[in-house]
Amino acid sequence: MNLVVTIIVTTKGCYVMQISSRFSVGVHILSLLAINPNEHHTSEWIAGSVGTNPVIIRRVLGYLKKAGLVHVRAGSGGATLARELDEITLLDVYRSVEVVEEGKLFHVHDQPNPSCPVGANIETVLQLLLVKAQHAMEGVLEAVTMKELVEVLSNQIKTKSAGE
Amino acid sequence: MNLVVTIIVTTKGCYVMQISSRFSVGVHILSLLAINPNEHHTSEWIAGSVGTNPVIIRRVLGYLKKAGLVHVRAGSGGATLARELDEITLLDVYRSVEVVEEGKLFHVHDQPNPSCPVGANIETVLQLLLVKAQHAMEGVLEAVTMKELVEVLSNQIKTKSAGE
DNA sequence: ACTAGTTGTAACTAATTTGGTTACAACTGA
DNA sequence: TCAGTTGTAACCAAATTAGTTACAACTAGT
Repeated sequence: MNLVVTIIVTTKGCYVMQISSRFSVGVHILSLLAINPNEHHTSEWIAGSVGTNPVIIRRVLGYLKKAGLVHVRAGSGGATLARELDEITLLDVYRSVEVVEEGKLFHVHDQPNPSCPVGANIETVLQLLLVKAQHAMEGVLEAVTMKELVEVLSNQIKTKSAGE
Repeated sequence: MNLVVTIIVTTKGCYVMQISSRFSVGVHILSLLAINPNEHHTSEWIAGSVGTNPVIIRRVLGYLKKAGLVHVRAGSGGATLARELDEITLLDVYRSVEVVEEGKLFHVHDQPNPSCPVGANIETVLQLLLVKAQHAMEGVLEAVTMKELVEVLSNQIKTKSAGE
C-alpha cells in the first residue's frame, strides 16, 4: 500500500497592489549621491548598491532629472545632486517618479448606473474622502526632507559599524 | 496632390498604480443595502446599480461576508447588513476586500547590496517612514463610518432630486 | 581625431493584477 | 420539483512592473 502526501508551500500569499519600487529606488539613489559625494556615480555603480540592472537606474535617474533633482552627464557619465538635500522632500521624489497620479490613488468604479440614486451620487461622495486619505499619506512624505532621511541613515550606519 | 494628416488622440495618459475598485464597489454595495432596506438584494440587482457583472458583485460580497459585514443567503438569494452602519468604518471595508496588505502599500526594492553602507540600511529607515504614511491614509478611512457616508449620500440625493 | 566608457531609449519578456465573462454544481423556498 | 440564486472555477484581454538586450549618440582624455 502506498500513501502519498503532497504538501504545496506557496512562497507568497495573495498578491495585492503596491506602489512601484521606483520611488524607493529614487530615494536610494539620492542617498548615495549625498553620502558618497566623491564617487563617480555611473548607473552601473549605483545599480551595484541598489541591487538591480543599470538600465533600471538610468530610467529612474531620467525621472529625477526631469524633476530637476539631479544632473546626469551623458558620455562621461555620473550623476550629482541638483538641489540642496534640505530642499528635497520625499514627496518631491514620489512625484518625480510618477508612481501615483494626483488624486488617483484609489480606483473608483466608473460606470455606476445614473438612474439609481446611489449609483448616481456615490462617486462624488467617495472621491472627496479618498482624495483626503491620499493627501494625508502624501502629507507625511512632504514633511520629511532627504536631509533628515540621510541623517537618520548615517546614524544607523555608524551605530551598526560600531556594534561589530 | 494628397495631404493626409493623422491625429492620434490617446484617451488616457500613462498608466499608474491604483488601489483596486473592489473597495469602492464594497462601499457602493453597503450603501445600497442601507438605503434600500426593503429590496431583495440579489447580485444581479446590485450589479445593475454598480454597473458591472453579477459575478464581480458576488466576489466582493464574499469578502464582505468573510469580514462579517454582511449576510448572504445562498439559494433564495439576497444580501443584508450584518452590523450596524455606525459600527462599520471605511477602513473595515478597505481591509475586508484585501486591496492592500498591512504595511505594504509601498514596494521597497528588496535586494540592496548589503556590503554597501547605504544599501545595507536604507530599507529599514525607509520602511519606518512609509508605514507611517500608509497609516496616515488609513487613519482617514478609519475616521469615517458608513453611517456618516450614507448620511452625506442621502443628503446629496435629496438635494439633487429637489433641484430638478 | 580616436577610443573607451557612458547615457538615453527602444524593444522585448516574464510575472502578476485586475475586471470581465462563461459555466455549472449546490442550495433554498415556494 | 423547479425556478432563481449563490459560490467558484476557469479562462481572457488589457495593463503594469522589473528586468534584459541592443545600440546610437555623446564626452573626455589621450
